[in-house]
Amino acid sequence: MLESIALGMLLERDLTGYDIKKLIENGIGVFYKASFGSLYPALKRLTQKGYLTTSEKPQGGRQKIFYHMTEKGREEFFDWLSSPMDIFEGTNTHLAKVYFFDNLEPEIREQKLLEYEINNKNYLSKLKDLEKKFDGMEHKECFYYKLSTLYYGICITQKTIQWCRHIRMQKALPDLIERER
Amino acid sequence: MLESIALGMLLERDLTGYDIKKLIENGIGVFYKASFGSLYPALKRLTQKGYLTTSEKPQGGRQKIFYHMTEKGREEFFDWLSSPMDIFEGTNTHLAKVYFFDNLEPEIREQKLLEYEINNKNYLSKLKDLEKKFDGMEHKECFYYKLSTLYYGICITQKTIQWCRHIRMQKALPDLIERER
DNA sequence: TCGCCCATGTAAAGAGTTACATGATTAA
DNA sequence: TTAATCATGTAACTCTTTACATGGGCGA
Repeated sequence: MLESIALGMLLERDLTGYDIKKLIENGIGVFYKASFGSLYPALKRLTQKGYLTTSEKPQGGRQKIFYHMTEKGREEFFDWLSSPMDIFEGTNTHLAKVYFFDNLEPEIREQKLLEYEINNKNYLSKLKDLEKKFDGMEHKECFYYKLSTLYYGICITQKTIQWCRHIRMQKALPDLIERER
Repeated sequence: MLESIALGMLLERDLTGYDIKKLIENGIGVFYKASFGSLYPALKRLTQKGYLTTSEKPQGGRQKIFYHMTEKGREEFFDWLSSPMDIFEGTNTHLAKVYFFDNLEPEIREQKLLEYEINNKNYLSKLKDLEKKFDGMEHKECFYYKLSTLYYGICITQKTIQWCRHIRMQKALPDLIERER
């Protein structure tokens, strides 16, 4: 996973490991986190497999290692990108907790849910700030899909907040979902 | 994570590893998957830590190992259940792909998104079947929270399908989200 | 008797986290 | 000068997946 993402970040230009980390945080960071402890070994593996080449460019007394994608790496990346999108991926820790909430005392339950709702609201704020940042930019058609993931995050967070509110008030569950007609 | 879930499943009665696997599939399975390869070692760890005790009850020529939660295990479980619910958990593989879709040829992109939408629709059908199964049951108030996770799954999957359709048609992204007024 | 579900496990490999360890540059 | 950020990495650990290995019970 991280290997594919790292390759993707290197599509357009050569980057250092640190750059890649920043790009992940600022871009895909909405739904994916990477640590240095996983990133640097991943870059090493990719280099060993021949997907990347490195060039050390000392700037001042500081070592900087730029990674460059090979043709083989490019193929690998597009293979991943074109591979099937089945569902089922993310395990949701919080839902797992809620699943057992019937066994929890009402006050704590109430408090946990409110906490979760607030965390989601804060997160939504961050996402909306991001949205605003991109809103004024030109050539948005060049990164429609990149942006679409941000909007996905916003949608889902909004729904999650609605859901929290709904079950905090113990409203009827079937009212939560949309019935077609 | 899996350890906590296994403990949760053992709250009410003693179960075998196999039982726990089934319970996870049928309950929390909406958003969490566990394999035997992770479950059995997890149960072993929990036993070593003193959270579980085991009792072998051979039934016929078949060995069956029932797990029973100790008081210590119960405490551990409720500690987990009461621990903070921050956000950020699930890495979403598919979103990671979509993030790079600007670099993909339109036809493949189109196809992948449609594929994803269809997978989500199939998944939604499964969830709605589950919903129907629970719909007729009595004492629904005893598992309101358990059920709420199913409804969460339905909500989110519906939103995801909407999002797929929206971006497949390349509609304006800001129209996706709800603006308060 | 054949296939499916029940039932328990191990081994190898993969992926990631956290903490540690080091040091340079830059802006307040 | 000091704190933040830039920059790279390792080590130990945890968790999980996939594949393998074994065998009983049961219904058609």
